[in-house]
Amino acid sequence: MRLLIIEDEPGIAGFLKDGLEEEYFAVDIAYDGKSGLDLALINEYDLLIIDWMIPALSGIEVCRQVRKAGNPVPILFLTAKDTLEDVLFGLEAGANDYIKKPFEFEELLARIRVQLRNKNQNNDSLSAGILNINPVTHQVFCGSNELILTPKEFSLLEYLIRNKDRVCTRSRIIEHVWDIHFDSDTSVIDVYITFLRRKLEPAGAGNIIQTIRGVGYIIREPGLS
Amino acid sequence: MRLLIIEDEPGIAGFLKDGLEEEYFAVDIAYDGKSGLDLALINEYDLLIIDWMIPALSGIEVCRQVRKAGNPVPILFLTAKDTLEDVLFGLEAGANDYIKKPFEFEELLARIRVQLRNKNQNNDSLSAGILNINPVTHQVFCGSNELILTPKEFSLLEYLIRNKDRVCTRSRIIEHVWDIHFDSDTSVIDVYITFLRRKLEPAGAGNIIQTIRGVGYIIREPGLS
DNA sequence: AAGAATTTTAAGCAAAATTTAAGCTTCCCC
DNA sequence: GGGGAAGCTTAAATTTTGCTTAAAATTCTT
Repeated sequence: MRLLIIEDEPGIAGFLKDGLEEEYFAVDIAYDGKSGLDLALINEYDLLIIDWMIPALSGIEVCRQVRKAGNPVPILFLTAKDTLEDVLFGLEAGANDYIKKPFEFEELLARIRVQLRNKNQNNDSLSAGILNINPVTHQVFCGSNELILTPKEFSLLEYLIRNKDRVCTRSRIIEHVWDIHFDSDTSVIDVYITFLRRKLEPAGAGNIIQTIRGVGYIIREPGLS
Repeated sequence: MRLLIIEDEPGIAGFLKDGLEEEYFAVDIAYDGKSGLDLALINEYDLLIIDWMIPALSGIEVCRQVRKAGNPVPILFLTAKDTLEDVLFGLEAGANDYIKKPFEFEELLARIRVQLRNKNQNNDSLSAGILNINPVTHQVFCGSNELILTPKEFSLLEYLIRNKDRVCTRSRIIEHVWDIHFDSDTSVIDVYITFLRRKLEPAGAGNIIQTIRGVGYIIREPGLS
C-alpha cells in the first residue's frame, strides 16, 4: 500500500514516514503543495495525507486539482484548526476525512485503515487459499503454522495477495513495494520471490506464486478459474 | 492503565493529568466532546473521566455515543451540580459513577480504583506465562519471586503484556509508554528492552520478549500458536 | 544541597535484512 | 536443436537495525 504525505514540517513528515513504514506502507513525502500535486498526479497512490497549511500551493488547492483530474484516491487532511467551516470546506474540496493536529499516531492509522477498507470492499479479507495475512498484527499464517517474514517479504506478499487473481507487473511491484519510480534494471524482485517461495513451500502453501513470463507474478485463489 | 480525560478547562485537566501520572496511569486529554469521543472510540482506554459541561458535544452525549458503540469502558463523570435528577440522568446515559466539583483528588482516585477493580474482576489478570503483574500495586511476579522494576520498566512491561500476542510497534510503544508523539530518532526503547530482559531472564522468564525486526516487539502467551 | 536512583543519549559492535552481481536454468521462437 | 531472453539461485557486498555499554542528564531522596 503506497501513501503520499504532503507536509512541510520535516519533523512531522519524518515521524509519519517512519511510523507508517513500520506498518508496512510504502511512503513518499513532498514538502510543498506543488511538488506534492505533481507526485499525486504522476504516481498511483492508495491514499494521500495532506497538511492544509503548506507552501507553494495550499492543501485545499492540491485536493481540488487531484479531483479535477478525476482521481478518486482517498484523501486525509491534517489541520490545526477544526472549526466546522474549515472541515466542511475541506470535505467540499474533495477530501474524505480529516484529523486535527496534534493527533495520536494510532488515530491516524485507524482512519487510514478505514479509508483503505472502503477503497476495496471486496478485497478486505487478506487471504488466498490456505494463506492468511494480518496487516495489523503483522502476522502470516499458512494454515495453523505461522511464517516469520522480513519486512520486505511481508510487503511483497501483502501486495500480491491484495491483488490476488490479477497479474502484478514488475513495474507495479517495484513501485508499490519498493517505492522506486524510475526504471532500473534490478533483480530484487526475483530474489524476493525466491525468498518467499522458499518459506511458503515447506509451510504447505505449494507453488502459490505463479510466474507470468515477461510480465510479472500472480497469486490465484484456488478453486476459481 | 490508560485513562482519557475529557475536560475543557486546561487548569483542571493539567492538574488531573499530573496527579494521575504520579499514580502511574497513562493519561490522554481531550479538550472538547467531539475529539474526546473520537479518541474514546478509536483507542482502548481503561476508564474515561468526562466533564459534563464541555464544548462541541456535551458529556452526556459523549457517554451515550460510547455506549451506543457497544463500549463497556467505565465512565466517571465530573459535575458541578449534584441534584438527584442530574445524577440519574447521567447514570442513565451510561456512566458508572460521578463526582461533584470541587472534589478532593484522593476521592477521585478512590473512585477510579473502585471502577478499575470491578473491571479487573471481570477480565482476566495481567499475565503471560510465568509472569504476573499487578497494575494497582505495581508489583511484578515471576513465578513466586518478585521483580523490582523502575516506573518506566514497569510501564513498558505492562504495555507489552496488555497487548500480548500482538506486535507492539516502536511508534505505538513510544506513544503509549513515553507519551512522545513526534520524535522519530531515539533509542530509549532498545535500552529499556535490554533493562527488562536483563531482569526477566535470571528470574526464570526466559526470552519472553521477542524482537520483530523493523517493527517492534511482542510477548507471546506460551502454548498458543 | 549532596547523593542516589532513574532516565536519556550516544557510540561501537554484531547480526539481520537488503541489494548487487554473476552464473545457471528454463522457456520460447526461429 | 540452437540462440537468446527471462527468470532462478546463490554468494558476496552493502546497508540497516538492534543490542549493549558507558556516561551524561534528569529526577527523586534525604
